[in-house]
Amino acid sequence: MVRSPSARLGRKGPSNKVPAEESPRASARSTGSVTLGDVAKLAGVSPITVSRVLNRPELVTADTLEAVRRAIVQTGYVPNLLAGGLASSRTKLVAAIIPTLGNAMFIDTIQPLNDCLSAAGYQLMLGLSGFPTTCEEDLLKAILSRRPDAIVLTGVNHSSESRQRLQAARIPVVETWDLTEKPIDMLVGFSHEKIGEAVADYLTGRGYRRFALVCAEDERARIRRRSFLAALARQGAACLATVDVPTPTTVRMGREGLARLLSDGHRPEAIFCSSDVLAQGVLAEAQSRGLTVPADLAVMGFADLDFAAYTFPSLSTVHVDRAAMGRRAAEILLARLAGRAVEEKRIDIGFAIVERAST
Amino acid sequence: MVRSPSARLGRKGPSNKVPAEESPRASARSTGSVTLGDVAKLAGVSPITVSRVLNRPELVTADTLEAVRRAIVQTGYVPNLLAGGLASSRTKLVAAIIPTLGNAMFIDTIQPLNDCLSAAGYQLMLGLSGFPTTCEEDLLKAILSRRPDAIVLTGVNHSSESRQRLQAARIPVVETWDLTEKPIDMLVGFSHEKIGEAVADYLTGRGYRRFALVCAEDERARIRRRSFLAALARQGAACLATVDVPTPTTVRMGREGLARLLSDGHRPEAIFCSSDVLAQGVLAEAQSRGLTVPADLAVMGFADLDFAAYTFPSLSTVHVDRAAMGRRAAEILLARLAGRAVEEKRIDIGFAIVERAST
DNA sequence: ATGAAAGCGCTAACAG
DNA sequence: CTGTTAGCGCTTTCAT
Repeated sequence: MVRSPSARLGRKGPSNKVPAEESPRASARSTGSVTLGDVAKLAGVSPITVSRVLNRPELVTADTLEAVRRAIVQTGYVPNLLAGGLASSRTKLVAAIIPTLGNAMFIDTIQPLNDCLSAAGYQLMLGLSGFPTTCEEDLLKAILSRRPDAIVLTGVNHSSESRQRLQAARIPVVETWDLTEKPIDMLVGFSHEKIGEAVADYLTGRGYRRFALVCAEDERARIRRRSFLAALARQGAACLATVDVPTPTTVRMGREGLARLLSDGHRPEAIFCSSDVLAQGVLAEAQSRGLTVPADLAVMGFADLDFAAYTFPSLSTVHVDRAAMGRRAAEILLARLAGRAVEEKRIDIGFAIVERAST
Repeated sequence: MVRSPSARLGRKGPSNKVPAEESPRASARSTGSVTLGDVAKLAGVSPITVSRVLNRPELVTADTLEAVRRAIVQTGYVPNLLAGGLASSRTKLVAAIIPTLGNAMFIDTIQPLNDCLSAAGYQLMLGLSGFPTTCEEDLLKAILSRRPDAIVLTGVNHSSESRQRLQAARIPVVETWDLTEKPIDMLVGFSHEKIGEAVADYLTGRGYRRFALVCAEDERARIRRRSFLAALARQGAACLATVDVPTPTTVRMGREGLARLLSDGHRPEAIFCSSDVLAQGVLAEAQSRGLTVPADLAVMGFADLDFAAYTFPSLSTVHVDRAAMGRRAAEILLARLAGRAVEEKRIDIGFAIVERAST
């Protein structure tokens, strides 16, 4: 191969846009797309130098850098991260598993997670566990087969098989949206148990005595309910009834929930809903029936979703800083991936009861 | 390598759970995880046979199948799709680009898309284009570097550079959420222009003459607005004012939008909002001011989001079957990927104006 | 600062 | 039906 300065620096040839069709086709299996080697040839350097330009430019002379970059643009080269990942065992991929996209709660965590990761050069790959077609087990297998550099999970209850797979993968793991004594690795969450208790204390403290629940069939919602009921019992207050609704929850389910409670003859003073979405439905139904909130009926939601605060101002709710959860998860993950020591790898982001009923 | 029947079929050895640490470490670069080769050794077959068991089991004897599967379980083998994809040029990955996760509209399309694809053995990789950190250009590069087998786009306006990259990738492309005369490849969408027109006709037909808009700074929302205004002009009706709001839109912005219109002294009879989220805010604000909808003020939304129908029953909206869009996109994509001929590769899913104001 | 050689883990293509 | 051979495109390691 000629290495005259002109070729090396790629200074001329207004028309050598694409590497000339190499004589007898290099390989019968080639995919047709531009490779490192093609760029290298055009720039008059070896493939490894092109690799360095892309990954460790500080190790390369300014001249070479320039020439290679020009060749990259000329050829329209797009690196093949499959090959790169295979060779280096680093994919720049982080996977996150959430139950569904249908619930704004999880998305509020995923957005900042994605933001932080992509700012650091990582790509987020989402897996949805709430589908009948793919059980969590298979989903994890599918994800691990792409060899992500790290993985973010929703919740802390995983099958022992899943835990084994995760351990075997030897990558950083962050569990979110809950707390546990025995995390797989890192953890950013809050206590659902304490929330149930706090809500019970809050409502009984305001004088309410007759309660009802509208609760999603969700693991964590169930924890909140259990501790809520336990605390109520301690206070001598009564839970008249519970309406269970499937996930993902909708506003409609909330409406129907209140309708059912009332038609069943219950007259609760306050209703604790397992999410703001359900609470929204309860409020809509209350309004359509001419009930005043919170005078006739107090409503407590969960999550503090943005839309809820601006639709019915009479909704009190449990605020959880979901965005912070995503950010902090990204932080500790990135620290670990960068080889930095992670000071605090078990984070409780807490919660707060937000009073809006007085508005 | 010994190939006694017992070894070959892997029938014994209760304790040979993990391939015995091979004498001098096979390679200094091994990543430590179980490979096809490890499974092959345990099962007493060649690596390619294990590959067949995984990908074309119909080509393998029942006995061999059995033995290999046992070995796979024993070793906890997880295939490396980086290697597989590199070797076969098929990654079983489909990428989709949407503006944001913050808008339920797009998610309603993505959910069924993901569902269909994963049922067919493909994994969906999401890219968010609405971020300041990654412009659409870079996002596309990042995505293509993972060599997806196909790609789904939101919208039909892409930079010429993007179009070139997509063309160069030589993979199936589906554009969604809009129509165009010159799609890159396949297309599933609906006409925003016709929607604006239809809404204008609908509202003027009901006798409204004084209008206002609350419109997101979104390309497609702008198209709807333009044709809406044009149609109004033809009818001799007046648009008093437009409130522009940034994306992603929130209920709050809708509230503030109506507040602004009123405080500016406008008294529209009907407001056309660029999404149900904004409409929700307008309705909430109207209610808090004691305005009756639609008697005092008619409100038209867009998208027909599920929560909107059950919160304020007085919202009329433009229904778009977003789920069908996702499903059909998956259909034509999968057909193409399976090598089947795609009969209808340009699909208009239409829309419908939903009257709910009378409830 | 740059290059040559070797191989990451898998599958295509061809034998047998 | 199963195995052998030869890469896929990149990065690591070690020379120079």
